[in-house]
Amino acid sequence: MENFKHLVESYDGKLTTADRDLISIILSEPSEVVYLSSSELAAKANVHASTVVRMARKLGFEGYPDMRKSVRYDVDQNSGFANISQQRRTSIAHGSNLASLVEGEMAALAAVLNSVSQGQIDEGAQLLANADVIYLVGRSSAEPLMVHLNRRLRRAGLRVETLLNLQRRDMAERLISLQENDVVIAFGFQAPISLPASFEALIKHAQLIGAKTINIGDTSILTVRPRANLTLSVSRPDEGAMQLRSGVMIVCEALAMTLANKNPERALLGLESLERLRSDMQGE
Amino acid sequence: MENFKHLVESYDGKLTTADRDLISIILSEPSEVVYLSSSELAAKANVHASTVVRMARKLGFEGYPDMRKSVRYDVDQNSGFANISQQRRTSIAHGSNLASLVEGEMAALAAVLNSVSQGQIDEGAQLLANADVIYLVGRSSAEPLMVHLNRRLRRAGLRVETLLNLQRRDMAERLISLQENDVVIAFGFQAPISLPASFEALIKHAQLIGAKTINIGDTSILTVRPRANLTLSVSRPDEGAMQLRSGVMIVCEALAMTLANKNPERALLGLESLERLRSDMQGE
DNA sequence: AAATCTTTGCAATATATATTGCAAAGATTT
DNA sequence: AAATCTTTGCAATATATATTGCAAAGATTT
Repeated sequence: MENFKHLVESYDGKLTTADRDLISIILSEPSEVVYLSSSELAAKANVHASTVVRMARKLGFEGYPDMRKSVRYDVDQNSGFANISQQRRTSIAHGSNLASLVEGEMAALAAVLNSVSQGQIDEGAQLLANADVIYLVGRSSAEPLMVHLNRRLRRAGLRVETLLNLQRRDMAERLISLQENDVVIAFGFQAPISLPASFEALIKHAQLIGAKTINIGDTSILTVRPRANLTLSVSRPDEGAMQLRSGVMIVCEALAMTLANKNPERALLGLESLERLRSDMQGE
Repeated sequence: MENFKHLVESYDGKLTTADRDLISIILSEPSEVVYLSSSELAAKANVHASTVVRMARKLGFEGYPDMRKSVRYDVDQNSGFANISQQRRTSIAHGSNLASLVEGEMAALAAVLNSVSQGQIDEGAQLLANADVIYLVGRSSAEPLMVHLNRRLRRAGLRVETLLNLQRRDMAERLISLQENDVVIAFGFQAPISLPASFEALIKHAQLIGAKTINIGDTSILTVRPRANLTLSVSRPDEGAMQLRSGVMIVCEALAMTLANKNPERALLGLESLERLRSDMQGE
């Protein structure tokens, strides 16, 4: 099984960028590739057909059709969804962590749609679109989320400040600069430690200034008072020991995507200045 | 669905014996037929290739390849996986970002089990269990993953160093301290910028020292040479513009969980000293 | 900077596949 | 049985696909 992938892994000659691109396409959508001719595959990878043939030979195949045959074999092996769910069941029976994690996260993702509506996402995106500076506030368990959202928002051309794990005193110091047109996004989770220090004081302060607030997290944030302008609470089906926040992550992503669609010029600007900066710094 | 069968049923012209033989083969083993040329199919039915072409035209297709395309479509529809992505496509058409994101990530998670085995996870956990210091290396798109894994490993009582976004020179500086019993985990993704600077040099260096290396990422890391001791490559069904790394995240989590199970004393120690530290610092 | 090696696209060629006219064999009608 | 129609294979042709030599561009070494 998985002949082709195996073959690539164990191949120890040189592979060019074009080869890698091709391999990546073959591995990521093999079930498309099985129907493609050499030149069609080449087009998909923005590469010349001859490169396709040469790669096939490099990997030890007789030619392109031979390689495609091998991919077909792999795909036929893996297809038939009986196979998949059978695989899943057996690996769960085996006590496999990976399979049960996957299962759990899939359930969690499915549950997201019951917790958060597209309407709420739109609302959040609108708040962010109007924002001057966006503050992300949270404790360390929210750090991966904050890192990701920070990145996405900056790419959309927005100014973002991250306030991670701050004590009351330091947080106050960082928030003096908060202004009317800013937005505060505060992340809150129940276990093991709940909300960022002075979560409620934070929201009160923001409201006083006239800044908007968004709370994102699990069900524990539903009880925060005063209420934020928008509360995006994701409930988990198992609420267990899981540390992954896939559900919340996906909510953040949806916010960022909706925002980008809303404001394509600004996003483009952000990307352009990123590119310019990048090349400028390369030049040095 | 079942376009071809339908078409045949509703066809009211004359069909010869040869036609019927052909149709019977197509309907009884369509998943074979999708790969056959006209003459191969002809041979299977003990018929001449020209008959195949004529039948295709009779049924209203432009020619043999056109008919085969239709059969392919039917087969792809029925193959289970397609069902999921079709569902996804419709919800994208609906314009709901959140719902389509959720569908996409669920498909990505399901695909993880085809990319990575629990055996590989166990192997990785064993490497980590024996490690003295663990180095996490990656570029900024991997930062959320690194942040998360860092946290989890520290909680399991391990020493972790994070090398984010470093240039060759700085990375070299940080890696002088690399020793024989250490492990380097390097994250690599294709787009938009591929691998961390000097990815390959890094692995070479580690091997020289005798340290172990683990590569985690998408299919682009399969082609890295020299090979790491363990390569955990997660392929995505769509490989699209998605920035979320749920699949890879879950692999990291599985590593951490398996490790914690393997080494419960150490993990406990880690948690205890965390608690002690925490209360000590509260006291101040 | 010059020399060498590597990679890649182009264009020519080779091979495979699909299509069609024609004629022969078989079926059907008169 | 003769005439006509239908079906099919063969062989010629058209089209699509795969492969390869060659040269240019780029990367690497000297």
